[in-house]
Amino acid sequence: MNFEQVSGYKYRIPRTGKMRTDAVFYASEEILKDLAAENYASLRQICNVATLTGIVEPALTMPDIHWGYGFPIGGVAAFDPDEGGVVSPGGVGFDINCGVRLLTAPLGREDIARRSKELADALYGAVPSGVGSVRKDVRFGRKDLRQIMERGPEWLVGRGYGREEDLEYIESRGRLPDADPDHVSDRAYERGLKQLGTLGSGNHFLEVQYVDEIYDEEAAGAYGLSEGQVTVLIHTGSRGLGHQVCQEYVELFLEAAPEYGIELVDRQLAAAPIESPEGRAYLGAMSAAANFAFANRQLITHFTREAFESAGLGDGLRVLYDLAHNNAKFEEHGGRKVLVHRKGATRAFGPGNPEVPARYRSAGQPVLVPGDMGRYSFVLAGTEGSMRETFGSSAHGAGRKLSRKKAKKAAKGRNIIREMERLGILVRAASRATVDEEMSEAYKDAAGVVEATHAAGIGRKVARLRPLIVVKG
DNA sequence: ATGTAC
Repeated sequence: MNFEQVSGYKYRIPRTGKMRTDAVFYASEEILKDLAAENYASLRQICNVATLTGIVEPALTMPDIHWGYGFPIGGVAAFDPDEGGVVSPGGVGFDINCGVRLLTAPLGREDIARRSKELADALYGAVPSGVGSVRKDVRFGRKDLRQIMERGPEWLVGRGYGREEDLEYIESRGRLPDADPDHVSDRAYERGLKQLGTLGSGNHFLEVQYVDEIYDEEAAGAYGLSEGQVTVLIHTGSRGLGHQVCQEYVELFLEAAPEYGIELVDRQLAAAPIESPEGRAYLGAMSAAANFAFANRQLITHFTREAFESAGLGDGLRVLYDLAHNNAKFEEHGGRKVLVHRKGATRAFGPGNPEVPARYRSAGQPVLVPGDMGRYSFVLAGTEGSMRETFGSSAHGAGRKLSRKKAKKAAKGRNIIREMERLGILVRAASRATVDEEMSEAYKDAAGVVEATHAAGIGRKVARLRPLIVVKG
């Protein structure tokens, strides 16, 4: 792998072979070692992405880069629709609009301590979790689902599931304008109907946390965060609906790509021109699934508020921000409209951007970086650097260190839930196996990703959050 | 991530 160091944490892979642009990646010394240890498999993936038609210089990866389906996780790639630019389901990921929503409570850590078991049980009861989990207390019909896919959380708020002010603090108000439910299959509809308001499995979670350190008082003040304060972090996506959409369009695009003269150096990069019937259909379905995911986090927020109330903790939960980390969106960068794919990468718009809520505008957009369930998560802010260098993007999480299989082996004979409890963290989970796979030591330290992001100037550290209660699939 | 193999 041929690359050169541009600055402390920034590297460039010069264009070679079929690449149409250079690739740029961000890494610390430690991340560089991890990349070498996997024989640069994920860097080769970003070089593959750079071969796709209509890509706008450069193809990028964030500091939490790791191997993914076609595109690497942590990948950012922009395409120009006027230059034959493509859209690729592998550049968005199977869990369309997987993302995180952070809530803040007008409570201190000590307020939770007295009722933590009660709250943990209430939350676990309020938010169905695990593979195939469904909601039985609210029923949505096909017409409702259609509205949800078109309008996102706004529709739910209109039905009493949340507050008008919630919407202002969701990326793009939780409504991607290109959504077209007509391009979502019956099968995807079926899978989505019962899954709105559920968590799912794997790395998805709902955590009650507290703010344990503030790095940037001004930004934290703007976001409404103070030391010791209670927060709730919700990490989930579009469940079976988004998965079904992705699967169907990967298959369609494998057929379509050669018809449009798109050469695929890897089948998992299946793509179609943005301006083609297939490309537009995927954008319609993907945006619909994205709106469903925003709505999913909205409904979970509603039931989280109910759980807090039932545990005698009031109804003061406010949405700090809701941020996608698997999607493709039209944005203006460098004076032209491009389709930015972010796969395991977040939008990170800098100070002054009109897309950032007025209350946060001088600080920059909140960037939420979930860590593992035993350590911590981070709040960052978007910067001028991210706007200049990464199409307004930043890192999205810690990244696995051990495979699921290796994690299970490491957890054998141990009781991870009890170990967590000894650390003062209550765990409620649908499956012991998932908790084993998700234990702290299966993940890289999120602090490493955050340090590299901060040092590279594509995000600014604002606060650190520590878990108190974890609800898992 | 995923009705973890329609």
